[in-house]
Amino acid sequence: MSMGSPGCEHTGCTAPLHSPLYISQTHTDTMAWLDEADDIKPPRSLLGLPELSWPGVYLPCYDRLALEESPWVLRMTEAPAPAAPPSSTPEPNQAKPNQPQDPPSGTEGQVEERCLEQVQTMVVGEVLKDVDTACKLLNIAPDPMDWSSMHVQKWLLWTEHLHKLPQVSMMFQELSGKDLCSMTEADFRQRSSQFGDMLYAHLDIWRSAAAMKERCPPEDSKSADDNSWSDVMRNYPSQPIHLWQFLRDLLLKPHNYSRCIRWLNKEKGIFKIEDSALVARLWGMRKNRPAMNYDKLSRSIRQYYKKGIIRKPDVSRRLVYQFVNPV
DNA sequence: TAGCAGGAATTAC
DNA sequence: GTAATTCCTGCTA
Repeated sequence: MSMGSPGCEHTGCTAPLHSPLYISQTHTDTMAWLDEADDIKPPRSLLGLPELSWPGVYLPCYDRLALEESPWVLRMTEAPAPAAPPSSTPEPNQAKPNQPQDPPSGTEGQVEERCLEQVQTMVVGEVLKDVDTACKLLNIAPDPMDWSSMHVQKWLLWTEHLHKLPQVSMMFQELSGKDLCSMTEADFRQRSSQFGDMLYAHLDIWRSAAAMKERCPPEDSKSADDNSWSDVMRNYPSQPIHLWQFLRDLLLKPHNYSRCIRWLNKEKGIFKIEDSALVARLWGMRKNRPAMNYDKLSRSIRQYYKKGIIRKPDVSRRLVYQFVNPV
């Protein structure tokens, strides 16, 4: 990753590559994500774009955040550049939709701008939701300034896991959230020359999200996948959490956690643990049980058999369980 | 070998 | 008291 990159040559935006929110033209992985993300994806037709050529919208979901060598970057927290220069003789009601080679008319430009704004809003919402989920799962405050050194370690371990980083948390021991926030990017790079900038960027995301939450609290943070059975999850981070709730929370965030746990049949509540070690480690992090493993976690799941919360499906398969009362 | 099932004791809240 | 953890034996794919 080249941290000294000037930013977007197309838009002239000079935002650094690690800006919390940015658009990438080439992020094919995100394209796949967008194809899957039916719950937040605006219709491509609404954006006036052909199928599969939506300008790459980078959503910083925590297992998708990857920094690129030379992405087309646009800082989303800043006003996007106009899609096209305004027409010298604007005729908003006389658009010619059958001439695709023409530059967009004023109306089309406004529509595109509105669409971009919608995408921005959507992206920011996703960031807030992802941060919120991580807070729940880690039992930490959303604002890094409030973190103790243990919270910092949790966050670092979490980030290591989600981005498959080597152990970087060792480099940041004994640091509180305030310490972390007072560090410059250079300080981060000094502690981890290879991943310091990436961690700094992640911290920046969290700080931005905390600031955004402070500015516009939180009635719109109700996500589309919220529902009655997740109400009990809303009182984080101070509330204890049951294992079944934790699993369900992971399942309700397939964009982030599908590589470790996913629904096989959501209607029937059947799910599969794809990465037992990772799920166990996440659970251990959440409960401050560093010795947690899948053997112990699965024993806890089996305790649910008697309680009628989780059971094995009728056709029993390894690592597959079923909520007795699905959504 | 990893996962599954369940007993029993212990721990944390 | 409850939920979860820890440790265990034995079984299965």
